[in-house]
Amino acid sequence: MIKMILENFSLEKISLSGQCFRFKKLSENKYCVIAFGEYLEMEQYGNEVIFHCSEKQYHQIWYNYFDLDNDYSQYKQFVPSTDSYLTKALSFGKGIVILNQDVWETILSFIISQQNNIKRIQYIIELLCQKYGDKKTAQNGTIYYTFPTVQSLQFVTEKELQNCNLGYRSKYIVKIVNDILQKKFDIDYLKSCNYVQCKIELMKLYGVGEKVADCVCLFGLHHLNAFPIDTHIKKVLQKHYAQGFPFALYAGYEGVMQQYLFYYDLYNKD
DNA sequence: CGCCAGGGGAGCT
DNA sequence: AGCTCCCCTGGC
Repeated sequence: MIKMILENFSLEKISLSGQCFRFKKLSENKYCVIAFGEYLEMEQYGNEVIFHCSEKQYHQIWYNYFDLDNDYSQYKQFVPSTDSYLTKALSFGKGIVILNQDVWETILSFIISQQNNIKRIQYIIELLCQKYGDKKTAQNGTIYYTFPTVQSLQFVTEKELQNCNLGYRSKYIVKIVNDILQKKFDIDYLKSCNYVQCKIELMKLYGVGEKVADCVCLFGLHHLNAFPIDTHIKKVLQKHYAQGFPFALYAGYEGVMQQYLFYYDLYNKD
């Protein structure tokens, strides 16, 4: 068990931010996530965060996963006080970080996300994990299923995937799995590319357009300059930035701003 | 019951 | 660049 004092960190907001679909709230102050084959439970009381894992695993996986090396207070320094919308969004979403997720998991997850809502995405991914992932038992006895590997999906058919309520996205998944197995697409190469190259490569995948490619760049490859534009962000940009969003002010971390704008649009009641 | 939107993208024109 | 359709579930 690891106890940390963390500023600018909120498990509650991260669990709601929609960047990871296997990050859930268990009860008041308690959360869990399944990533990189491991199950982690966490608690948060104010700035005190408890990770229920060994020190070794914390340093091997979770420290990087939660981007704890990165000080998120730096991102508000160039927001002009005249931009009241972004100022409010940053304050409202204080504690959100950009997770370092597995690339393959983000590709598959955001293919599923298209024309879908977060609750249903979570449900579909859970079905996929139960059918094609590995069944494991955590230290505390919790049974969980790991995210399916490319290998574990190599013989899957469109029809089978329909049973996971994937609809028209089934054909995308079958094709992408085959392209990766036949080495027409190389995830390791992707990891060596810069943001622009990454996006171009990802968009070669059947079913991956600009938005999904940007989500994979941001959440799976930690290119913080990727700025995914979905229906929410499009609406925000039209309504609050009719003269154009000042991307240049936030060069290198546009995607961080995107997450706060997205979260604010999704959950603020004003 | 019908209608429509939910973190889009392919395949047409 | 703009259209239509894709599958499915929940909310109104």
